[in-house]
Amino acid sequence: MIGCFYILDFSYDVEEGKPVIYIWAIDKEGNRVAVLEKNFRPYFYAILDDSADTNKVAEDIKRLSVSQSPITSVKLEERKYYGNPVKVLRIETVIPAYVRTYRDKVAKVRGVKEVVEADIRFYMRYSIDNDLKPFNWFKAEVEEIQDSKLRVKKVYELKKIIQIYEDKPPELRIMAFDIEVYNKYGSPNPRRDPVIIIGVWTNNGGKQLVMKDDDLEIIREFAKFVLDYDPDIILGYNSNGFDWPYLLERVNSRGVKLDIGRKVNSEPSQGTYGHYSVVGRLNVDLLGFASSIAEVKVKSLDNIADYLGVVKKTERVNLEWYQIPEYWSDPSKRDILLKYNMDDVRSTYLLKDVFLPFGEQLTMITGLPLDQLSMASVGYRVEWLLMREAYKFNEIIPNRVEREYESYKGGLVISPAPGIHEGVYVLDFSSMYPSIMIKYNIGPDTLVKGECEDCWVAPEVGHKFRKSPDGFYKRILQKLVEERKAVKSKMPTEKDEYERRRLDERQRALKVMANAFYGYMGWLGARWYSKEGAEAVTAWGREIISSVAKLVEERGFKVIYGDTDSVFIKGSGNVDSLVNEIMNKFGLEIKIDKIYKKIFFTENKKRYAGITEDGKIDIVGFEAVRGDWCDLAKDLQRRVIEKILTSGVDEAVKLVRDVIMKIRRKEVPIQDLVIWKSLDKSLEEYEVDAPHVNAAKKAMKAGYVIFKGGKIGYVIVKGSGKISERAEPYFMVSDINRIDIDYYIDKQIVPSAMRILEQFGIKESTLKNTSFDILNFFKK
DNA sequence: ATCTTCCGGGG
DNA sequence: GTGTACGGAAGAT
Repeated sequence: MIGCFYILDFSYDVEEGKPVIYIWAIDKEGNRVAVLEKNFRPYFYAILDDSADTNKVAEDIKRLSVSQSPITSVKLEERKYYGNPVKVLRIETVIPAYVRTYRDKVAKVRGVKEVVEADIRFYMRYSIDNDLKPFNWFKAEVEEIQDSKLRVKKVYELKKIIQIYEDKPPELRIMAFDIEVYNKYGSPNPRRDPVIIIGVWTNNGGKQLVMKDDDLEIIREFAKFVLDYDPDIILGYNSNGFDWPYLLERVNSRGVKLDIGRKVNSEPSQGTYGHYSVVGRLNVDLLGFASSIAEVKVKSLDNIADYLGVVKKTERVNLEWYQIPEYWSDPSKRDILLKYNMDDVRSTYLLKDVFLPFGEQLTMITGLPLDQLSMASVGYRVEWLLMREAYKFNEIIPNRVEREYESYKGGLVISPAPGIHEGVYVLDFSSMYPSIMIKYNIGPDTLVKGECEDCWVAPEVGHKFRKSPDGFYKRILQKLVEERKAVKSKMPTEKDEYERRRLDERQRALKVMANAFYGYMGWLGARWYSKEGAEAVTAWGREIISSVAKLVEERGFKVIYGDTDSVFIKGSGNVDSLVNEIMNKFGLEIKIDKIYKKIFFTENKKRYAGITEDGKIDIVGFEAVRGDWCDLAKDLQRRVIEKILTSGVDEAVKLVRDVIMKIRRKEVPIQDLVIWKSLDKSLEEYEVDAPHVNAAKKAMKAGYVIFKGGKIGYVIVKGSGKISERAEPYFMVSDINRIDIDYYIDKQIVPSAMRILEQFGIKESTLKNTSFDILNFFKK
């Protein structure tokens, strides 16, 4: 029969000594199905020495065959390696794990120069070779089979792929979840501390499972809920880092399995570090997408949801994690905790509208399934796209090579003019680096060392790149740019709003991918690494941005700051015509990215804060909100920035002095002075006695159990000796008189305020010397 | 300054 | 599962 299937994910198993690839999919009728490919076999290549006797090498390789997974074929092929034709032997076996065994042995055979493509995950190999990408449809000849182990409506065996195409996706079932655990004094231990609440959210709204006597009951209920609702996508926030491992250890330590996959008896299993895969479903950790939002420094769920306007902080219950036991144990407060959990899981669910349409497009471009894509760094995303393209170009995928870090000169940063400026325009070349890579045909395969007749020569560094034929990067980048152009031209005429949104996400994803190529090329882990290429890109970039700065000044504007591909300018001329002139002169897309009503710079590069016309404050580069500063200092820095932009320096100084006076008068709750740090090792493993390590040791001595991976909150108390010796767990200090006020003033409040105020000529002593305020007091 | 260790999100 | 993050900043030297 013929069927059409929308691909969700791939997995594989070895059954009766043979690999079976599972294509988890949805059919035209909306049934969840599995399409099984039983005939695909793992393989890899051996690149031969020019002088090698092909037949002899092939015979030698065949002789390595073992009966558990025999070498089934060794075939000569013509392929390309960095653009040059090479002879390779394609070596095929049966069981994927044996590729590893054979690759080491084959590498030692005489006449073999290098073994390649032996480190590509089996089901991805299948996906690349057949151009099957998740979130695409394929039409195929299939035969229905029975398999009671699979929790899907129908199971098919794949006979022949007829066509792969893009079409509207089916409605996906999406579920978000979030657990709360009991965590009195420090980090929760899954062998001891129960899961007290499990919140889930689907398009039917929220549901909460609350522990009564034994949390095993609610975890079982949760597993049953998953199987009943049968989600295609399971959303969490840091679920790979916390919820999954916690749930798993919680049940496994009591001999129970968390059986929630689309295959019977399949638990979520740890894949590449930190990623949990649920068979047949896409387990997506939205933190992976949130990490790319540079504007939000602390990527907590509430911060991200607030920033994206999904759930505002003012519209939700805000609790700190250490308040959980208190709100759980106190019957009058428990409802607030339940609401807190619902707000978290609702936020997670609603974030899907922001992240999934974009993730869907990235998956369609890279072919990386959404669950892996959410965790993969930008480099891996780019690389999957490159690997797919390489296959189409008959190019061999180079191996990963261990490389020594070599620094090279980056983008040009024009030193800021410190102080406050008004009416500042930010002009931004949004695609400068990919444009340079295309224009100058940059890449490892086009680099010419030595004499070159017809090459582009990079300024400053002198690297040469041949003008033709087009290199690997250039060809792919051009495809991305052209597709983006086509998508953008389709958008205005698209009537369907949903479809228009998809097109917009597509063009954005294409741009993001293209912009990531430069970073990829200079990433030490890149298969297609080219230090010379990356160095040349920044060199051409510096040339462009300094020419632009010169032109801007010639037109009567003042350049206040510039970084890599942007210039901050002010002046009374016509900015729009300036933008047009730059665009024509340099042949690059440039736009007015932002207009700041007020902005201030410190002497440091990459650090400024500004307020736009609509009153939005951007804080860039300041460590305003790091987790390891106490709340008092974090809050103060943010308020100092706001005051400077809205009222002026004097008001900001007054604010700091007020806070210092307050703490001197001990009018600050201890809670605001707690510094939180994570313990990433067990206590014995630490070689230095850092404050948080000491505090944790004291807590242990007092009978509290502190575990690796948890957070410890401490305060610094008065006394003699090193600071680290005076760190005490916050819950062991209830008397504010024990607090070392000077430490907080000198190491927390003043430094965080001075990061801003030193630019305005304020001295530390001005902030700290609050005694003469008594005079002011009497004046009033 | 340069090298090494720590950290993130979650509860 | 054909494998084992990563990039930046604080702390140490």
